[in-house]
Amino acid sequence: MMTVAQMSKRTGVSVRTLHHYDQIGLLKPTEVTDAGYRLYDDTALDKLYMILVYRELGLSLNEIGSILDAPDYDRNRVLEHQIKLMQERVEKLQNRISFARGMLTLGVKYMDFEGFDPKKIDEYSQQAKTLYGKTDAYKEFQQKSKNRTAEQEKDLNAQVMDFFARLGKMRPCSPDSEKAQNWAKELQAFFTEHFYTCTPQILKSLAESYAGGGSMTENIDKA
Amino acid sequence: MMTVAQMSKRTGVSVRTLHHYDQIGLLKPTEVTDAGYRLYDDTALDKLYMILVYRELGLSLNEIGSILDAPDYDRNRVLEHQIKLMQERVEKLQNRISFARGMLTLGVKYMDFEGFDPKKIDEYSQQAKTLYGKTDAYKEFQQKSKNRTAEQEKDLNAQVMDFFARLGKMRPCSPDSEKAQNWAKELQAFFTEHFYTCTPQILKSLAESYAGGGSMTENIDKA
DNA sequence: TCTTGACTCTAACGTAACGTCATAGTATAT
DNA sequence: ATATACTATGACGTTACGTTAGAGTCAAGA
Repeated sequence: MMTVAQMSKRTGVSVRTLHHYDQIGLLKPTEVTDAGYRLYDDTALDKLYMILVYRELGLSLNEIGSILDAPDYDRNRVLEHQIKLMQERVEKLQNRISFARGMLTLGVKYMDFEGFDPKKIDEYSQQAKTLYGKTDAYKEFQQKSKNRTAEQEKDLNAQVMDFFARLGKMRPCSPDSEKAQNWAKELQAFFTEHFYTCTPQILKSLAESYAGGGSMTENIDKA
Repeated sequence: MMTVAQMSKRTGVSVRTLHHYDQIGLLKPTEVTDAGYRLYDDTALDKLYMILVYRELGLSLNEIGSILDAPDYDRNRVLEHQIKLMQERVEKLQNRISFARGMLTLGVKYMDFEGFDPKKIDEYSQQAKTLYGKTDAYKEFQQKSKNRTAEQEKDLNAQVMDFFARLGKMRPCSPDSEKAQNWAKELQAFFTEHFYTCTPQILKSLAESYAGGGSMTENIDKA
């Protein structure tokens, strides 16, 4: 027979958690002393391990209770369902990771809504909508993101860095120069291919973030 | 100027959420009528989109508030941090998925703690501990799980099915026959290679789950 | 103008799984 | 007997809203 502290040490769960599991009836102590102390035997310890296993799989305590209470419960079904859920979560997370990388790559200023002309806000809103799955553009973005591996991601990042490097070298050039115009077009094509539909606004923000709102901004914007 | 319902329709968030964001000061309405109605302009709509974007990335409303309040906040750092967090979550989830697949593959009976001899509970507990990351065996399991792709997973499953099929064909054989012994050894080696250290208990449970506690159980257990 | 329906407000409890005190009784070693 | 360590029971805090409940507001038709 073990006390709460001993159970806690063996399993790593807190004493409070044991109290909680007792309260909700998930894991009752084997015995309770006259003083009200909870005592657990090895069977209880074992059950606790089971609880932890299922908890680890993302099941709620309620669900765990159901499983453990009903021996005939279809555990395989539960597991398969849980696997599907976790796979969905993985996909969502991976999409978000790609998205966050996109934000990083595009430069954070692009997110700065204060920088936009009031007249363009609506257009920007359209774009923002794409960010959480309502328009075709986002689906497009998702599709492209999905097919990328970690290595491709690295490559992609390197390419973007390269673009910035080229922009840096172009500084002495005239904004309307052919080089600059080509650069802008190339960049746009690049983003269209790898992220999602590229609007002039993204380009503008991108430029702002790099040039710090310098004189190039307007010209690139025009481009 | 839009009412709460209009904002709700445009963005997909609930009216209650708008109330909430107002309460916690995350997104105050642009204006409030004499009757107390909340009115939002396009700037507010825009800000809401920003909130949703960050929320999508898994940031807490508190963090989002900090980011939006402080224009000089290091957004890149936040994003990078968030990406790391999400990547860790993905890894954890993938480990859990592998683990759940293992549970499925090994057969659920293996999880049935009631089926164990009280004397073996301690040993089983040791094994259970491995399930949530405290012993070397689990690390081993993790390592092996990591290096598997989805296709390899399929293959693995097929192989296990094959094992079961062979077991089915062996039924007429004597339990102590060479064939049966070989089968058991092979199976053990297989699991050791692909899952984690294979204890006789797992084998026993496995056998029980397949043979339904028939006469083969003991012999395979001995093996 | 009155009513009706659609819309809005605030207030407040509920959720999941505990963490974190606060207060008080209990067991053990000295 | 006392100090120290352990335990118990509340009960509020957390996150991001959902969900009633009761009541005031707005626009339109009779």
